Amino acid sequence: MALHEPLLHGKDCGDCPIRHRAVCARCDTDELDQLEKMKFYRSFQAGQTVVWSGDRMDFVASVVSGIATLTQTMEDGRRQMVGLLLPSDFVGRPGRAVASYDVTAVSDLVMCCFRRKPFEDMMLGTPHVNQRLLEMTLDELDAAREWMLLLGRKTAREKIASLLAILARRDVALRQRARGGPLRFDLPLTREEMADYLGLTIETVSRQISALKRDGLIQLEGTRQVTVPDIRRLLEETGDDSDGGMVG
Amino acid sequence: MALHEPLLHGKDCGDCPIRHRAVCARCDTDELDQLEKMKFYRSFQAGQTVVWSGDRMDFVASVVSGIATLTQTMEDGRRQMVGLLLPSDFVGRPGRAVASYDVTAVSDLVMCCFRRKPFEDMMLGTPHVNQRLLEMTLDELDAAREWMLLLGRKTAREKIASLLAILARRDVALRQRARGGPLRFDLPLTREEMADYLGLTIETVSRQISALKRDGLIQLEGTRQVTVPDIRRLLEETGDDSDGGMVG
DNA sequence: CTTTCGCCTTGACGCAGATCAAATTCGGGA
DNA sequence: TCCCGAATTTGATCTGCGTCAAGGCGAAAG
Repeated sequence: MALHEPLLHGKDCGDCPIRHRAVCARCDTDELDQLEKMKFYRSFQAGQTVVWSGDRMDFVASVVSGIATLTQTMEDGRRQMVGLLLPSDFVGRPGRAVASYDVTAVSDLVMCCFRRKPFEDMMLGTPHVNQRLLEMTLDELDAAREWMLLLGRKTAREKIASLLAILARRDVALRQRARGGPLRFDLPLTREEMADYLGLTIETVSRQISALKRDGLIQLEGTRQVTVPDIRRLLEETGDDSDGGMVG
Repeated sequence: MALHEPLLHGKDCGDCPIRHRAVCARCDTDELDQLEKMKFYRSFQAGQTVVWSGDRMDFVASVVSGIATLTQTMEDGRRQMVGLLLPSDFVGRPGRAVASYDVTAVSDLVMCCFRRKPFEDMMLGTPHVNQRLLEMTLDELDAAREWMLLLGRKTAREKIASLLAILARRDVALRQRARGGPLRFDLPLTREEMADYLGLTIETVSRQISALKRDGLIQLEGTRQVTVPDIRRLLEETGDDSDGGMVG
């Protein structure tokens, strides 16, 4: 019921989930009904491919739960992740019938899909969906550019620290946990996926994680659960100058 | 007069330059007059900085002529180019008052600027400007992702070949030259700028260009003018599987 | 309990590209 | 024309990360 919320609401409207639509000025019942009619859900298991690059793709979608990745692959198998899709992220491109990237479910995944053609038709008449989409795309572009700096100029250690910081930040946002104390979260990605994200090999990822552990910047329980005793010290390793909103 | 054309017209409308607006269904005289009122031109010399990251930026703009770059810089001076702005490209982000990147003129540059606030106000009422902007942003996002693959997974030689291919493609488009024959164009970037684009050092850029020359894939007159005797052979060095529309 | 199969870690070694250090060339002004 | 500073090339060397090759560990199945 609340599942196209991320698409319909911008930052201004964050406190108005769709179930309160009767009281939200930006929620037009007509549009919601239209969206309601053209939407359908699809579920995927961890590891499953949603679409292959080059496949026909007749829908656009919003991630409801779980994590997916966008990756590009070269002929010889070299792979680069170019997008990490978290709940509320948008997938697909209005006006394009063919997927440009492989979309893969990293965890169990639910997506809320809208048939592309009717969605595009509706967009013509509903400027604020359009506007919201522009806003989201600009955010993605900023993220992509941050990522380019990471890929082009950061060391392996900085790359790992940056990724951990991103995942930690996501976890903080998710749980709305108090800032400042030690931070514990699960890595949603395998070492290989981290390597594809960072433009490294599995071995280098593993070695750098071990190094951060050795240096006391993180602790590991098993292979996935990370504890960050002092987020500031980790952030110092990222090479970024800001704290990325982690320290308040 | 024809200078906000790239902003107002999508691909569908390519054959309708603004000077024919009387006959173009998508050209609304009202909007054009509005844009006309809020626009102004700014010129920059090669090397001049347009805005620094973090500066207040009260306009959005469209590149009229010349080339500009978007770059990010780390505290210790490492730099990564994250955008290459060619004529018709859009600069600035509606809804954001502060620049996220350094914008620098690489050649002499003319930009057509629109004051941000009135531009945003107008966007609310003119969905097709909004839509065009979304389209352009999605194209930029695709380009950024292509670039991420280059930065994360390509070798130095592949990076150089890819950049030359991009510049060659641009030149072909610019002059609408016949495909197939030898190709000659000027590098708009210094070796340092190429290095910042590719995530390499100046020395590696220079060495790889020398290697391509030695292997007969390119010829150089002076340091800037490149001749590509056979574009196919160059494209084979990029690591990409498609010909990128260069060979017809 | 043991086996098996992914996933992860660790070690040894090699190499692509970075770094440091000179030349050399180019382009613009006197 | 020559001169000068900046851009580029080239060489020598170094090093961070990739590659190759064993193991280790933990979860699920037998």
